Order: sequence, then structure tokens, then C-alpha cells
Amino acid sequence: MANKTAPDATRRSQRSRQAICEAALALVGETGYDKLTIEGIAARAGVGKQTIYRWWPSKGAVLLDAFTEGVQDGGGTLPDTGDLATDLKAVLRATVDEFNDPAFQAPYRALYVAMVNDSEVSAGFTSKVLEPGTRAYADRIRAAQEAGEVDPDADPELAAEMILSPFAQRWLLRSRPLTHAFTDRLVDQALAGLRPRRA
Amino acid sequence: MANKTAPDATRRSQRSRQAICEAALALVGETGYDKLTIEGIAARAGVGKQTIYRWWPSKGAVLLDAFTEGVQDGGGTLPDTGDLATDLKAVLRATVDEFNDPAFQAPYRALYVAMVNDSEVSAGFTSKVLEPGTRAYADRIRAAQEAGEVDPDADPELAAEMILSPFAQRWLLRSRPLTHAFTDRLVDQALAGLRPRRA
Amino acid sequence: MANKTAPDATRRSQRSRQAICEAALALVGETGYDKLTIEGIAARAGVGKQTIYRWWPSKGAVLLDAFTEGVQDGGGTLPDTGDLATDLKAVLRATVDEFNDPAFQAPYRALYVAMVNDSEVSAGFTSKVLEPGTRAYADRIRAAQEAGEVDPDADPELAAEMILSPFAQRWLLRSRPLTHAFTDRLVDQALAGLRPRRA
Amino acid sequence: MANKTAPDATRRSQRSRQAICEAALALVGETGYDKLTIEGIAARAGVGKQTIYRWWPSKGAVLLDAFTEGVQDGGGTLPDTGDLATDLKAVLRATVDEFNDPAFQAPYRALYVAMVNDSEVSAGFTSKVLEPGTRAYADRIRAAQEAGEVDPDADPELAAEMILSPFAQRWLLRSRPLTHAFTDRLVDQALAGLRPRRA
DNA sequence: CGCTAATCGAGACGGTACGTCCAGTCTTAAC
DNA sequence: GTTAAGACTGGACGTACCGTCTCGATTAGCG
Repeated sequence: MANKTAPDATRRSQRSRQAICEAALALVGETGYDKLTIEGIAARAGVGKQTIYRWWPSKGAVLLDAFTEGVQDGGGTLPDTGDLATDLKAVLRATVDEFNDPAFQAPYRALYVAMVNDSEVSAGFTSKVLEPGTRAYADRIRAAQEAGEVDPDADPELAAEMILSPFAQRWLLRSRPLTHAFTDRLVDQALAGLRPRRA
Repeated sequence: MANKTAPDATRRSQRSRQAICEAALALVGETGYDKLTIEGIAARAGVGKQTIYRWWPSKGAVLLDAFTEGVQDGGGTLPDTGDLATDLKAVLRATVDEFNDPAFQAPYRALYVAMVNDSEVSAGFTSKVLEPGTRAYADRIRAAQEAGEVDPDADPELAAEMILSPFAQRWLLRSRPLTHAFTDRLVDQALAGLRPRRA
Repeated sequence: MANKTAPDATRRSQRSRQAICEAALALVGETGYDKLTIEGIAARAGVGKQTIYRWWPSKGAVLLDAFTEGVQDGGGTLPDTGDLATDLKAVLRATVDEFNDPAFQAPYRALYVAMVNDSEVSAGFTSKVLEPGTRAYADRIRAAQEAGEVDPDADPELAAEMILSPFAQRWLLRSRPLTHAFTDRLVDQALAGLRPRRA
Repeated sequence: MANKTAPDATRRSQRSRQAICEAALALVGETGYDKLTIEGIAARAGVGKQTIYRWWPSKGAVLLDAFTEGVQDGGGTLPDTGDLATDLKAVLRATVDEFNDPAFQAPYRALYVAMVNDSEVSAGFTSKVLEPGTRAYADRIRAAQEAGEVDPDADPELAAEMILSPFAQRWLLRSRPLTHAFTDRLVDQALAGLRPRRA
């Protein structure tokens, strides 16, 4: 009923789809997001341009698909040793290491650009990658709350944001280095709050 | 140092500089960052393209200059009524309103894109706009700390990041609405921390 | 052979080719060769610049193609009334009129410029336009030679050059007016030679 | 009285004039006419652009000045041994050698381009360089005429054109090689004419 | 198992913007 | 008042991609 007859997904070439995703990831790693071109992806993938335009609306969408291809597990779950601070610190330290790896940075940063430009990609990336990540933290905090380790009035979702966002901003803006010390203090201060405690 | 002989800044036309900055801001508001073109800016400003290329390395840099032109006050200071929570909430509520204004969003969002792409712009924007903003919060928190309102072990800089970053992320990713309720709870939870308090 | 993969000529748009040639001729007539621009041709023809660059190496080459498009007959033949002088004079008088027509001058003069600059164009124009023209004269002279009207030792090719070149030079340099009297005397003197004849 | 106050020629820097002419000749030899730029000449001559624009209307005019600077003798005179054919052949052979010298070709060819484009340059070059050259030939032919060696009805000016123009055209169009044999036959045929002579 | 319609690789097309080069004008400071 | 220097507006250069469009040549699913 659309004026453009929709393509028949059952006939879609998985071979091409795969090649396009791989080419997109490879190229974005080599040249950065804004030098990533549809023509470049098509050439690298040995594919006609139309095959990309047929199935994706923008290069951001290709990148999102390519990125979520391998990471569709949904974000997973945080460990629960019974000590919230320890668990959060451990996971954040691992994440710090991941984000300091140049090979990982390029496509991830590219996706951020795509996202800020394009609210479709923004929605997709948020729901497929970011939300599950935040939820994993919130779940772990909620578990601690149920165990009495966390104030019942606290909002676990908000708490997750307060821990993850400073991390994300630092990485995104390269304003300050991402270190284990930083994430450790982040957890400590989120737990302790600013108000003085009576000994 | 530079292999291209640097232009003589003393002969620079302030008239053109002004016109370029205004055109850049106007256009980015009308069309968004990725449709912002050097040619467009030049045409709007009634200026030769070369005059832009002579003085700025990229459209991101132009935008940064244009943006910081009117906002060079350094971030200012937060009010101090003696009650930290009240002051933070008041300022954040105002900021929420500002960031929900579409007229303000476009250039600011554009700068974010420019920043993620270009580490030069990133450094400039961080040091000229973001750092002073964060410092204003940190200063207010430090003042509260000296007044005994905040735990002496807390880190005011980190506290400022924990309050501002969730705000920035929400705005950037459009993941959840920016409301006064959100920022109020943000302040409360930052102050209280997660750990339960003995009444 | 070529390092740039050659375009596929079978898929070439004849519509565009035609429009480009017409636009080039029209523009060169309106503005002259050095104000003729590829951009101008493309705009006038309603064509992308790349379509010109894909098929022609320079604006001179476009002009050559445009010019030879309508004149591919090969130069034709001169009339043969049995009297060489009469025939040569008649044809030259017609050519004088043609070259004094401003509408004809512009593209022809433009081609001369293109030619002097660019030896490719030079070769093309010479072989497609000038050689056939000269040959037509040489053929007529050879016919006269075979009829005993011309000295058997004379070189018809050279004779053609001696008649046509002074004509071309005068036109090219605008040094002296092109008149019927001039070409008449040219023919007479070429036939008679300089040496006195015992009558 | 002109709206642009004419520059005061008495204050003109001969130093600059000299440098500009030398730079123009050097550059045209290195890069060809159409890559010759006013900026390039100014830079090479260590001169401001305005100094060129003040004194010359176009790059063709500069080139013409530069070229005629060293050749202001007026064309000179042809030798007169009493045998016209011998004298003409000798001079033409020398000219052939000159025009086959690449170092001489470039600026001369450049001037031709300038000329075809620009009727001012055309007039200047014709009157300062070409006319005197042609006149020298015409004078020698006229002398022969007075000596009875040439038909009294022949036109020496036209005869000079008939000898020099084929030469010029061949060189200009690179259509055929310039050789001694060619110019020798040119002279012979111009003298003999086409019509058969009774032995 | 062959038919037929959609997808495929390829790439020409009309366009837009790029970043560079130069034209020709104007301004400044040195002489 | 001319000069060297060079910033200015303007515009064409030749290149790179955009997104659309046509081409055969596969290639899948249905008959």
C-alpha cells in the first residue's frame, strides 16, 4: 500500500547483509564516522549501492545494525556477591578497560555521532544497547535494596544513571582520563551521598 | 611552525568574523549540523569561502567560536542561600527550561556532534563552556562543604559531574524527558546517597 | 592501460551528450572561449559536471566534439568547371563571407585557442577539420595538374597550404581585413608565381 | 580626466618592471600560458600584485611587453646576395631551427594564445613583431622586383604572406614537421607558380 | 524442473559541497 | 604616490558522494 513497493525480505541475500555489516565496521574503524560513505561500504563489501539503500535508510542505521549484530545478548546481568560496592566497582573497572581500547572506541564513538544526528538511530541504540546496560545496573541496585543494603527510598534507575553518565560523558568528551580510581570513587560517593553522617 | 604561512591576524576583518559567526548560528538553527555547510555560511554572511578557511580549520571550529562569542563570561556563579539542595534545584530547573527550548537546542546539539567528531573542538568546548559550568557547581558544593553542610571527604568536582552528567546524557540521547522532577530527585539522591541512614 | 577504470561507453546517455554539445556551442558564442566554463556548460545543459568530466578531458575537447558533430562530412569536394582559378576564387569568396560572419567566428576562434593550448585538441581538429579542408583544395589542384593546367612538378598539397594559410593567418590575427579582392589576388599570384614570364 | 586617476609613469619602478618581465617569461616557459597567473608572476618577481595591475591590463599584455623587451630591433633586414631564392631559403632555414627549439617555443606559443584571446594583444604583437618580420621579407622581394628578378605585377606583401603563413600555420597547429626541405620547396613554388611554363 | 519476478553487482546520471586556486579590488605600513 | 604585502569578495576548478535510475546476470520460490 506504500507508494514504494516494499522489498521482499524473504529474498534478501544474507551474504550481502553480512558483507555490508563487516565492511561498515571495518571502515568506521579505519576512517571515522564522517568519512564513512555508503559508496565506500558498497565497494568494500563488493555490493551494489542500491542493495544498501534498499534495506537501510541511512549510514547510521547500517552502523547500528552492524554493531548490534554481535552484541544482541541484551546487556546481561551484574554479579551479585552480596556487596554492592564491590560488584559495581568490578564491573566498572572492566568497562573502563574496554573503553580505553582504541579498537573498540572507533565504532562506538561513531555510533554516538550517528545518534546525536539521527533520532531514529538514537532510539534504536538507546533501546538495544544503552537501556539494557543501565537496567542491568538498576537491577543489581534493586537487589541490594531488597537485601536492605540500600535505602528503600532510593531510585535504582536514577542511581544507575548517576554512576554511568559521568563515565559516559568523560569518555565522550575526552575531558578527563578514564581510570579505575575514578570509577571507584564514583561508586563510593554515589553510595555515601554528600551529606555528612554522624559517626 | 606551521608549513602554511599563517595569516596576519592584525589585518583580520572583524566585520566578516562577526557576520560568519552570526550566519553559522542562524543556519545551524534552521537546518541542523550535518546540513550546515561552509558554502552556506559564506553565502549567508556575504563572505568568500576562503575567508572562512583562512581562519578556521573546520565548520565545528566556526560553530565553537560562534557559540562562545556571546557566552564568554566563564560560567558565572551559583546562588548561595545557605541551603545547597535548594540552590542546586533552582539552577537545574532553569537549565532544564533552557534545554527544552528548541531555539537553544539546535546549536548546542550541533556542537555536541562537532565535538564527538573532532577532538580539537572537543577540547575547546570542554575548556570554554563545560569546565566553567562544572566548576560553578563544584564551587557551590565546596562552599557548602566549608559550611559543614557537606561531608568533608566528598569530592565536589565529582559531585558536580554526578549531577550534571545524567542531565547531559538524557538531553543528548533524548532517552527520557527532562523535567523539574528529574533534576530535583537527582539533587536529593546525590546528597542522600544510596546507603540507608539510621534515623 | 589507463589507471582510472574507463567508463562504460555503451551506457552513455546520448541525451546528455547532445545537450552538452549544444550548450558548449551556445555559450562559446555568447561569452568567448576563456569565459567558457565547465560549470557553465553543465548548468546550461542541465547536466552534472561529472558527466562532462567522465567523457571529456578538457573544455577544448568538448568544444571539438561539439564542433565536429555537425560537420562530419569530411570537408567535401571543390567544384570543377575546368578553370582552376575560377573555381578556387569562388570557393574562397564563399569562405571569406563565412569567416566574416560573427556567429561563425566565435566557436571557430575558440577552437583555435583550445588548439594552441592543447596538443590533443590540436591533433583532433587538424585531422577532423583542417586536413579534409586542405585535401579538398589539393585534390582540385591535382585534377588541374592531370588536365595539364598545372605544372607537373608542382606539389598540390603545398599549393593548398600556400593559399589557405595566408587566409587563416589574416583571420586569426585580425591583422588585415578578409576581402574577396584579397583571396582573388592570392589565387592569381599562387598560379602565376613571382618569376617574370616571357610573354 | 579619467575616473581612475592614471598612475604617474615618472615614478614607476624600473626595477619592478624588469623583474616582472623576467618572471613572466620564466614562468610561461615552465608552465605554459594558461597556468601563468598574475599572482605567480608577482610572487616570482617579489612584487605586489597591484604593481602589475597598475601598469598592465592583462597577463597577455605583460607577456607581450616581456617578449618585445629584448626584440625591439624592429625585425631587421634580409640579406641580399642578388639571388632571391637563395636568400629566402637561408633565412627560412634559420627560422626553422629557431622554432624547433623548445626553449623558444613556449613563450612564443603563449603569445599566440594571448593574441587569439585578446585583440589588444593581437594588435600589439602584430605591429611590433609580426608586421616588421613580414615587411623585411616584402622589402627583400621588392628589391628583387626592382632588379628585374621578380614580375613587376607581383605584390611583394602578399608574396611574403604566402611564404610565411604556411610556415606559421604548421608550427602553430603542429600539423606537419617544420623542415628545411619544406621551406625550400615553399620558396621554389612561390617563385615558380603553378602554371606550367613553356620550356 | 523450468518460469518468472525480485534482488543482485555495477555504475551512469543530476546534483551539492568540498577544499583549493586565482581574479581583481582594497587597505596598510614603509619608503 | 608608489611600493610589497596580503586580506577581501567572488567564482571556477576538479573530486567525492549523495540518492535515483537503469542495465543485464543471477537466483530464489511457485507453479
